[in-house]
Amino acid sequence: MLNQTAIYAIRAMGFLAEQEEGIPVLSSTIAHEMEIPKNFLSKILNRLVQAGTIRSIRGRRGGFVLAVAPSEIKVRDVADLFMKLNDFKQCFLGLSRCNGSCSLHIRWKIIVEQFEMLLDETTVDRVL
Amino acid sequence: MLNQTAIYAIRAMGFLAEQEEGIPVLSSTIAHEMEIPKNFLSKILNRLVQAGTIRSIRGRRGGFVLAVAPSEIKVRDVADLFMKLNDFKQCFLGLSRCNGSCSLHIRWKIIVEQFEMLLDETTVDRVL
DNA sequence: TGACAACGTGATGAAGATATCCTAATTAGG
DNA sequence: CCTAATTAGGATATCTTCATCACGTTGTCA
Repeated sequence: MLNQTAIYAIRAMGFLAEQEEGIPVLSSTIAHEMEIPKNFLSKILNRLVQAGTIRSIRGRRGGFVLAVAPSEIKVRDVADLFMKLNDFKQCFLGLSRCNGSCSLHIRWKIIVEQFEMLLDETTVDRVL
Repeated sequence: MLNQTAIYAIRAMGFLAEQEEGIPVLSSTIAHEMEIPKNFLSKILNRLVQAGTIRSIRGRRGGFVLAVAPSEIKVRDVADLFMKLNDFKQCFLGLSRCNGSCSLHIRWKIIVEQFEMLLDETTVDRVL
């Protein structure tokens, strides 16, 4: 459903949300605690920095901290950086001809809506 | 959610379910009508033959026919041949430590259950 | 019986997602 | 000012999924 990269990102954000506010967390710590390949996590954190979701402190004693209160960061916002969630909204069978009339469509739509609600209503202080 | 191969397979089964019973349908016809790459479909149909879901008739005048009544074939049975649906049942975040206690878990589980019901309750005569 | 229409199948390729490696750039602290 | 700790980022490798190609096999029908 979510791709591996988005899952890693959400795990990392969940971990940061648990830490004492304002104290930089090492990427290696996040990697170890959240079971994420170290170097790969580095790229993910980078992306989150670009997006303004977290801040990085470079050099010795550096690390990462949240840029906003964790209760303000939706899981969806994080996931959106790493995948195209909108693809789920299409016809279940991906048929171009389907105008919403294929019988799987309605039930599928409801499920997708619930999934989107889950992503929208959950903030990163509530994921672990 | 479903991978492309499973989607193609379900489309193909849906098409076969619509055809007059007992008359072989060309793979090229299925490919054209259901927007599936011709050669790739060939592998998919093969797999369905192996699984006993459809029968193939070789040689001139050949093609494919359902091996069972379409109302007996669940979408899930088809999908199962091409992907591991069970993976969805795991923790939303894929954490090995998660024993079902992470807060996303409960809501996620409900969504997965609805999805599985959709797959279990829909037969291939009802997909298009 | 031979040509042609079909399915069967292994080899190969392309693309994206995931993961690793290595070196730079930065900064705290001795 | 030097060194160690740390993030930044390009290059590359690996894996999986999706797709194509080429050729083999089978069976019908003229």
